[in-house]
Amino acid sequence: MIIPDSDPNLPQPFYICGPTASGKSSFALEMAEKLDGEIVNADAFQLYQGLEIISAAPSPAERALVPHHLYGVLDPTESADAQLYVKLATPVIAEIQSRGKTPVITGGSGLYLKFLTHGAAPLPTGNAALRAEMDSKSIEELVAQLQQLDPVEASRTALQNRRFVSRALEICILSGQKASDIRDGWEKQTADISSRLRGIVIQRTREDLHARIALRTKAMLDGGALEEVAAMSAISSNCEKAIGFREIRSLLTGEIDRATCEDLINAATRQYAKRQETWFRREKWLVPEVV
RNA sequence: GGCCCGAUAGCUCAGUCGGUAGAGCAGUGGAUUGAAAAUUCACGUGUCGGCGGUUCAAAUCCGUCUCGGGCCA
Repeated sequence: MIIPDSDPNLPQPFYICGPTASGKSSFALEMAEKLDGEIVNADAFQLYQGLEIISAAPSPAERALVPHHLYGVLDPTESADAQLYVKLATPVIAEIQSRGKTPVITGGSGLYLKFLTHGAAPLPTGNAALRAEMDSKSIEELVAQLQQLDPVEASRTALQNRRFVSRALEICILSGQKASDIRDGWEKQTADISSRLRGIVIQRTREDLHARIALRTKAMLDGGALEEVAAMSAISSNCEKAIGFREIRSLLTGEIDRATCEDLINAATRQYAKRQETWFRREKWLVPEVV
């Protein structure tokens, strides 16, 4: 994690957040020039190589203007997660600072940013074998088990959300402690960090954002997204979740037509943007940048 | 011109024997600490195409008009 003001002589990072298609990338270029900075990616899917078009990563022309970091650094067969992201980003950011430049951290992946700014709670890493075992159980079984091991955590977890229930259970099993205890401790330790961070969240009207999404989807489909998806043979299940990936696959196999594909991508993107807005609305330290 | 089918939420449609309507999708709000572009929760008033009639009561039955679609001329 990036500790703010750890060394007052170093330039402090500046964060640029906002929903997809809000114009973060071009805003980042402006800020990088103003702050004498370099851009660091904070987007879960722009991390991957070969997904540049459907993840709307900055173009080569944009990257030539200012140094860009952590774009296309992972093979699509790999599966990133928030912890890996922090591992990758921390040294890159420190290196930029050591050269006297300002890290301009730009992206829309709320959880990744949260881990970067507030750190990762000392929770055990996910275990594939255990997850497979839990996946074979019913949600009722998982809930019952969690209620037994950690009733406090169970009472504050959305018990219909399988993902959340199994993660809480996983933490208890792997750590041998109560997930609620670890989380509470972490919350106390990191309570004051937000006030020392600086960054903005780009805000647009829904109408404007939806129009921008529609334009971008069209441009993607016309600008090589089909070829990009067709070229992806080996891919992690993680990458398959990229918005547009499945839709374009269906278009390529002829299951749906172009107009349907475009509509589906637009709807999925709008829904994602809404979830991002909900997330960033809670991050009170982000100053709204109304565009 | 004649006949038939359709018209109900932004969209696609359901609606039984008449008792003033409900699904999916879209949309809106929320949750969120190692899968997060993921996962998940909540939210359903709309001239039932218009007008008239029958009836205690019409989305539902009857008449008529309008607009689609089809068939026959």
